[in-house]
Amino acid sequence: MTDTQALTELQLAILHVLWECGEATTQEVHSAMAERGLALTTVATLLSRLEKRRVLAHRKEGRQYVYRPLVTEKEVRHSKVRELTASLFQGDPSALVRHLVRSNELDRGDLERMVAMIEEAEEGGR
Amino acid sequence: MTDTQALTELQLAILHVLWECGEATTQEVHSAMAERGLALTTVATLLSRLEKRRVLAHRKEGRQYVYRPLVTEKEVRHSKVRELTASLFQGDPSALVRHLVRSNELDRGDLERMVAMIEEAEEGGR
DNA sequence: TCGAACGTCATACACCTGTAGTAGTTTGCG
DNA sequence: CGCAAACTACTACAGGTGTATGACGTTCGA
Repeated sequence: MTDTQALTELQLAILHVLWECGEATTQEVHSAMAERGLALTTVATLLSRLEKRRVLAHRKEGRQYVYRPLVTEKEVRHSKVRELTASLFQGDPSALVRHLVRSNELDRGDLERMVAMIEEAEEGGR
Repeated sequence: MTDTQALTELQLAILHVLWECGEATTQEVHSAMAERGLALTTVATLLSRLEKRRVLAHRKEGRQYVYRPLVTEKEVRHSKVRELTASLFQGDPSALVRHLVRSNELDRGDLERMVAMIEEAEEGGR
């Protein structure tokens, strides 16, 4: 089971690097996450664990490993959003939107763009 | 640190029972989650761990414990949504909405209700 | 009043995560 | 050719989760 939704924040941070770069060596991932202050070996451990879980794969280039993601950001977004919707919004995505709209975290511009998106979806949705 | 967002699916399931009932005994929680087939003692363990983390509290009623939640569903929703937004949508809640709108998980009625909500928010938001 | 039933607590254990040190391998440079 | 540097693999450990057993205390019925 790939169980995409069981990815932690840290694991996602690694995936983000890979999604951005397409692929990256351990060192590259490490320095891309420099702000976290993890040891290089820690990053290496995390990468190999993710590979074991089939979230990543690597090829060897010279003496180093080049990792690439096996899951897309879109897939992870879907399963994470679905998980959240299921666990806290009775499985109703529109309840999540309602939460957002009422949370005061969206400014006027956001709201207007959303209306535009929705209208577009209504058209496009045929 | 209460760290509300670190609640797992199972822990949330327990909280749901408590949110619905207001408060509940170990047995009540257990039978409300009967579909999971957990042993009663397992539920008891989970409850006491959550209490240790200050997510729940209990009082004694006769020989049994009556648990009640110390966090509201609203609080948990907020922190979980915020966490998701931060980790997969660059911290931009409207990107999450965009995802939802484009995910084909909302039907026409949902979309229309959303527009209504948004317009209301625009007014109410002053 | 005494034991059975009920209920909680302590304990246990396997597995995952976050974190990292160390050992072992490869390789390029002098 | 040999060594230091660069890398990865192995190992470790504490803390959390999921799961459950067994010990211990309480209480109700006979």
